[in-house]
Amino acid sequence: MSLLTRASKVNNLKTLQNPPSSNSPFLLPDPVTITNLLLKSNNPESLAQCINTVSPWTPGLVQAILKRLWNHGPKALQFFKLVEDHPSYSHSAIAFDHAIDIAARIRDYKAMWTLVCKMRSMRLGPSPKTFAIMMERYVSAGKADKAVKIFMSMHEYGCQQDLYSFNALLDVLCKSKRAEMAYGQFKVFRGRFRADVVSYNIIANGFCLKKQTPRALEVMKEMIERGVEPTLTTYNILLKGYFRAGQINEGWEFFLQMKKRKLEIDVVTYTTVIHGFGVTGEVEKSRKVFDEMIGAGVLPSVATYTALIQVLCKKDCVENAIIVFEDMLMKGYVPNATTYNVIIRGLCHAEKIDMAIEYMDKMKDDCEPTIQTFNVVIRYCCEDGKIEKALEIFDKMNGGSCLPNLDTYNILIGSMFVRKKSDDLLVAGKLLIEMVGRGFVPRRLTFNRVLNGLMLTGNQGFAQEILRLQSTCGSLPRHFRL
DNA sequence: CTAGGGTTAG
Repeated sequence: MSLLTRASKVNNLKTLQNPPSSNSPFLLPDPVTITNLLLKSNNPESLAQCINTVSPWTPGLVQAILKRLWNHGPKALQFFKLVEDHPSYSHSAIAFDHAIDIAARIRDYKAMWTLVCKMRSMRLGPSPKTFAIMMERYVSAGKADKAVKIFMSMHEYGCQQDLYSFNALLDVLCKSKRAEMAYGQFKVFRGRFRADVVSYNIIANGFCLKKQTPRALEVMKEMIERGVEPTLTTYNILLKGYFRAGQINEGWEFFLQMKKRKLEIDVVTYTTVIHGFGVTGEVEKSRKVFDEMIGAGVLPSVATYTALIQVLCKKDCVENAIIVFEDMLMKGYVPNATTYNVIIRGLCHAEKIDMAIEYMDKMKDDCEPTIQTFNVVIRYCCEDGKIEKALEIFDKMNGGSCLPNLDTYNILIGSMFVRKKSDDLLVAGKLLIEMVGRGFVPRRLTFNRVLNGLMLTGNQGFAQEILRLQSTCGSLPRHFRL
């Protein structure tokens, strides 16, 4: 029985008879179905067969599948390599960028550079965007120097260094809390790349992220001295910086100054203040500012509502948060995944897990549940002792909108020790094997806990298998995040 | 994927 006919029996796939250029039935190009088939294909032959079953392959389809395989790097790269042999398809620059991102994420830098070379030989890049991706990955792997180095060598790959890519470098450094390093680069190259208001804003935000508001203020002074006029974005960055650093009074004063100077306060400004006050417990002030913005004729956004809802969840009660949620629906807003995640987290926190799961179902009408949705619900199920329920939700992720990530595995494996059941440890071992197969590198602690557990429950054979697995990825960095 | 607001636990 062919892969397709077997699969169509199982999954009730839609098939077409007599397609234009083939005499076998082929799949309608639906990314969800194809991704699920790819996930089930455990050897190169069935994978290739699965790819040949689809027609036509388009750049959009390949991108959608790569996105779905985001948390299964090895499979994504395997797919990327096989689909390029398909006669009627040729990779787009965007697909290359995705694949490069994925290779870097699982720290397969050799594969990453191979892709860069291939991309170049096909004259599809690498583009400044490609470099931004690689710089971000190097920085998040703790290799900031390497990121600077590849920025410096961009031109050797036929990619022009310009203000855009320079700002991208600064941003990547700042977002990883390396504001000082970014500022160093900035001082050296600001003349050469003609640093603009965006460059200054990135640096100011970098200091704000490190809660160094005085430094951010200095950057703002410096830009004025050099004839670069701050924008509303600059002020919003500083405002957020004060709240983030816990300088509530300074934040409020800064907000008053902004109004006094007749800056056109926008929805971002208000949202910053609503959130800033709320998280310190000043719920009434939050609500007041919310009313004030409406009075001032500034329309709240979904983010504004989400901020207020989160504040109520954390500092008031989830019931009041739901009232605001309903109010936002009535006004015609469509909540997005962040809004739902905030409500779902609030419900979980109030130990209303069944209701949280109801909201997760309701969410599907407006947007897809995200990895955060699953992780929150799974985490609280586990904490509540509902481990079967957690595993049931976990199972639904394969074939759903997103695959489990490192956090998901850590949460589940961690909860396999609480019941002191031998079977749970077998599940933990199975999860460990699965996560390694998907390109994640478990911490040494995780390995040790599972190994000890298996030994204690008399599963020496399985423990040996896990030990062999550990040795295959022992040389890799121990901490692998996002 | 050149800048600002809303998701992460103890």
